Amino acid sequence: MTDPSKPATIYDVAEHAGVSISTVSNVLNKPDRVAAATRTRVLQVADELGYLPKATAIDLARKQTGRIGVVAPFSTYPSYLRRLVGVMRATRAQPVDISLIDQESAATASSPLLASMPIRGVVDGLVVMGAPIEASTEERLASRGLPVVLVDADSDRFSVVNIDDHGAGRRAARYLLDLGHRRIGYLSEAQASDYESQARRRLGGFRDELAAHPDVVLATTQAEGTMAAAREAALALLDGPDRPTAVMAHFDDLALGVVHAAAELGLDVPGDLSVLGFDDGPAAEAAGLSTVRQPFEESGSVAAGLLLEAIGGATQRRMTLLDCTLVERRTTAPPR
Amino acid sequence: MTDPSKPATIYDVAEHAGVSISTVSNVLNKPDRVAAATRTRVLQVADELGYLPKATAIDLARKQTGRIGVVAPFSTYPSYLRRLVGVMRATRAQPVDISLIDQESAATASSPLLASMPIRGVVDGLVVMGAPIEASTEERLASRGLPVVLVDADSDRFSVVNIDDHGAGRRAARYLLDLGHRRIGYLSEAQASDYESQARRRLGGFRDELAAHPDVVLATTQAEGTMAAAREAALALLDGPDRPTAVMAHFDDLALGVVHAAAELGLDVPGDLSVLGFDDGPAAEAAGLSTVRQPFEESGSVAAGLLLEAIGGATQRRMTLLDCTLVERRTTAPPR
DNA sequence: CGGTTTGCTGGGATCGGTCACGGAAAAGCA
DNA sequence: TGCTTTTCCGTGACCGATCCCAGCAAACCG
Repeated sequence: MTDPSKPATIYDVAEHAGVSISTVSNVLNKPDRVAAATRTRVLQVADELGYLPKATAIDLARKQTGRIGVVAPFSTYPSYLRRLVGVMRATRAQPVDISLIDQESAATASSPLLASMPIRGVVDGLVVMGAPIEASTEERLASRGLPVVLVDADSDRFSVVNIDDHGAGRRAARYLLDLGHRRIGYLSEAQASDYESQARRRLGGFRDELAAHPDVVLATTQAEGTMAAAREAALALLDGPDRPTAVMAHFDDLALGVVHAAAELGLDVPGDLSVLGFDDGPAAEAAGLSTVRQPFEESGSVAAGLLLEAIGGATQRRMTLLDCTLVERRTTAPPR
Repeated sequence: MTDPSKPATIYDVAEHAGVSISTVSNVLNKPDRVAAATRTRVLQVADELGYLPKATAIDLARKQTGRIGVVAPFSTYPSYLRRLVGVMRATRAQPVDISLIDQESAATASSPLLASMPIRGVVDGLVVMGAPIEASTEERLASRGLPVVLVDADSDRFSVVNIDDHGAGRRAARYLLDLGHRRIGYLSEAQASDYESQARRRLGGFRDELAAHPDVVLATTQAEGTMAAAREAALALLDGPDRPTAVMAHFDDLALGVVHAAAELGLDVPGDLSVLGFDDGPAAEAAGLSTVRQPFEESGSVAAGLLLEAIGGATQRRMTLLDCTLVERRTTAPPR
């Protein structure tokens, strides 16, 4: 009835139910303001007509969008997709849409962010991941009063969620020490400008823990961020009289490169060489790599939670640090 | 000037520029309808005021949302995240937002889909991935005239984008045959109800290709969808006098289980046993697994492209079949 | 039984734009 | 100069809700 295949509006419902549109609106939003009889009648008419409130109209009237934006270099770094899953989980219960904004690279953060925001206006808040956000951008965002939560980045005006890289570094070092290793290598990523501070903190923690053991020898080296480059670098690192008995790499793929290098040199892993990765991505599990697990999903859900609170009016800025856990697989063991 | 920290509206711009709001609107939307002088003046005022058209208002007035929804079991099957990346790529150039709708499982498709749509109304179109969409849902969607593109699913009213599983099965079989294998195993996933037809097609293609070689022996078996279960199943499959010299698994993780089983049995891979996976996920690369690569990202971008066309008015339904390619790594070789 | 309280409902302004139309000014032409 | 065309711009009707506020009737009170 009365279905010219046009979606029903609140007016249609009101008319069919013999009430005014505000009553229909109330039924939907403040049910207790409406008499039970009217309510059921309206409700019934509503679903007879297949009425669905138009989100666009609601948003306009309420001056909000019911949408949060998630900005990250998704297509460049797949790990952000895992964080995104966390965001989805955290918002599942709420009537909140997630709007994606892909960034080519964290390095080019400012311009896409500024450029794309204007295009399709408005969100209620933003989760910005992996972007060393530019001061001017920060300024703009803040001046609009837009709630923003940063993940994997620092800021002194927005809430941030970070991995405890320093602590993770310490933990990894402690683990290797506890196994009995005393000659230890560390392979970091060269030119990871986007994540410089992150890498520095991780290595810093690693160093700090080792510092307690003056007898320990640490050899550090760098490689481009590919497995092949890591292999090369590891080949050099492992070639020599006092080669390390354990190597930690800045992330899983690099560690896998080390594993390959070891195989090439005829070293048994973990017998002759322990290898420890970082991230616990899918590759780590497949390869049986011992590694440090970053709570990717959790960082997403925590950030989303903070953002939701901020949108809800919370003004208290918060800095969250998330712990990493060690995952022991088949590439680490006491030195022989 | 005139900045009570409230975002500027079109009215503010109009007033400051001494024109009417429709002129401002025209400047933005149909610049050639406005005299050059006026245009520049308006434009200048606009950015002095930091004016940004509100997306919500535009959407309401235009009766569209500028948003497409992507429905998939993201948090259950990470491969959908890769497809999502494809969607992002395809829509990057357009002023289109992506709205995420996570589904717990493809199996429970209908209810979340119906349930969540009402909550936050409206999108211009939907990409539904991995959901054997229910007839009634299909009906509802279609009756609203909402453009829908299905990925990894069948339908006789919406456009679909599928992987050519049959062809991929053939190709895999041909590859193993060409290597010289004659006793071949196939490990499929048990109870993959969501993807039954997909799995069937893949195995079907595999069989069809082998059929041309009457001398070939095919042994099929099943396992739950975990690496451990695959290991068990493979143990049984490989235990016996006439064990296969090559095994293909329905996806990478299963194949990895086979690799483990082989190691356990003291079989050399690929010397004694070739193992072929499917998907080419991150695990495959890490483990050096030969596999069949599914064009995940491409399926996403193709689907997004079709959807955009449909939203643009194209009514022609289209069925796309995407090819897989073989990735040769270190787990396949001629039989010894 | 008049006056107050309480509970429900409706009126109407508002959100910030889009767009079809129409009218006035400017330009073209005889 | 008078009339027709163009070119530009403004008027005003939506789009589909939310939500404040006022009106009104029934219930309550003494």
